[in-house]
Amino acid sequence: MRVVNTKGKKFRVPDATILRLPLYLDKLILLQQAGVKEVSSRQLATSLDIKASQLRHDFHYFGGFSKPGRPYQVDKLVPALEEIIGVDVPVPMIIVGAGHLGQGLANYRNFERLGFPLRGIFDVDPKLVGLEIRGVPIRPLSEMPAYVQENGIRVGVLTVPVGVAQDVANQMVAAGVVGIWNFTPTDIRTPPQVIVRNERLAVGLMCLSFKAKRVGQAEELKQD
Amino acid sequence: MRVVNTKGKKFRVPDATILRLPLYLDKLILLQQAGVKEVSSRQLATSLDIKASQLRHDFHYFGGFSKPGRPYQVDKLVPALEEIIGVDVPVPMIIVGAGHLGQGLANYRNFERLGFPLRGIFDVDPKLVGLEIRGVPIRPLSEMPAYVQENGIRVGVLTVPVGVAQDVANQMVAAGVVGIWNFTPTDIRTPPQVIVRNERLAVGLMCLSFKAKRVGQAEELKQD
DNA sequence: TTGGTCCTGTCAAAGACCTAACAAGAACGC
DNA sequence: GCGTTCTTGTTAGGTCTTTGACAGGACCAA
Repeated sequence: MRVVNTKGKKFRVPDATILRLPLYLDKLILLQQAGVKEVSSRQLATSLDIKASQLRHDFHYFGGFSKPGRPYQVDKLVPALEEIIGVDVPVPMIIVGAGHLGQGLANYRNFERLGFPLRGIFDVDPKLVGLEIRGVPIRPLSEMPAYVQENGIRVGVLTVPVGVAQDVANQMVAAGVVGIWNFTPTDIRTPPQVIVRNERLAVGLMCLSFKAKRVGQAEELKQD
Repeated sequence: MRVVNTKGKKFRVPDATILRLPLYLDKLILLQQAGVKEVSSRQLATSLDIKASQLRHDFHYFGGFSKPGRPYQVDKLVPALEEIIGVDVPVPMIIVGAGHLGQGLANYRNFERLGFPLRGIFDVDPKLVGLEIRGVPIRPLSEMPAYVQENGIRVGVLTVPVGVAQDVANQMVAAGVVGIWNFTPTDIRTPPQVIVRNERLAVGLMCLSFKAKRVGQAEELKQD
């Protein structure tokens, strides 16, 4: 993933850095709401449990956000990061599949706060169609393609059963979605211009298990 | 994170490898259910969109699971990985915080299939207490510590409001939980022998946005 | 003005990770 | 038996990522 920074240079931004940008933004918004005006790389880094030099290095890909001697100004940094991440303008979002997980995500208010307003929920089940979640009605899946086109939906959350995941994803792509957040435990295929992010919840749980199994053991092994 | 492999050698297993182990297991269980008996590193790797050499390298940390010339036998590989990951015996789990996300996760059947049976749900809200999700009743939070101790609960899912996250986590740790799966958008502090895994949902969404914003642009920039 | 302290941007070295390559074993057909 | 074609385990080399170090700007107090 490449970008041009503010000084006209071209950089390849490492995936590892991209993964951290949202963490920076999230923390900075919290600081902003708390009324904090300035923050140094060390303060921000330690609060995120990373090294300050890494944070500065990450910012360096984009040309830096301050100058030597002056800490970062929160009110400048927040919009700059928002623009880089792509949430400077709201990114309208839909949820496809109104099962329990879909409903749970629909209720998660944090997305709205970070620039991803929920504009629609879709399902095939007639029992669910017509229900409302936080003011957003559940519509029949058949209406999804037209709705995406008419409302300029860019991101779709995929929480349907595994068996129909690829089929529904195809419909979303055809309708014009550019990003799919895939919660189904299967891979889906899309054209290269559509970004897919797989959120494998069970993976996180198993990593936890792997490490939890080894606490105590780890101490002995570290000694040599 | 260090382990001793089957040949008596000690290795430091990279985090990146640990992250992939659950992916391997997940895919292998699918193959097993489909009746597949043997699978080569190339087949398994391409289905996961990684290089075969990487997969063999990962397995190498644990001494390897076959011998030169013979592909992996699914029925041997699955239990071996389960043992390594720590899901060879079921890991009983509770969910603390029965809000929408907590309920959504409680309804997610996949966890049970992968060795994490849900044994309890807890909340402070009297309106929620007494409800059942898939046969598991929601209990008052005050009963949580005793329940954890009596039932040998090892892993707790934290889906409470941000403000009380640290406090509830402390209670879980005191009760004997060894792993916390943190869905709150805040860091929690625990003693070193308790593993915390933060699941920042909004981070995934923002990474998606970062990449989706740059499709098209990326093509031009790749050319030099 | 001067010295001290805090800060960032920048780069080089170190470290972690991934990949290609290859030796050697197994199965099959001839 | 022999060659062909599959396979894995193993390692060396290359690539990506993190870290430490430092030059130089900003601010403050004396």
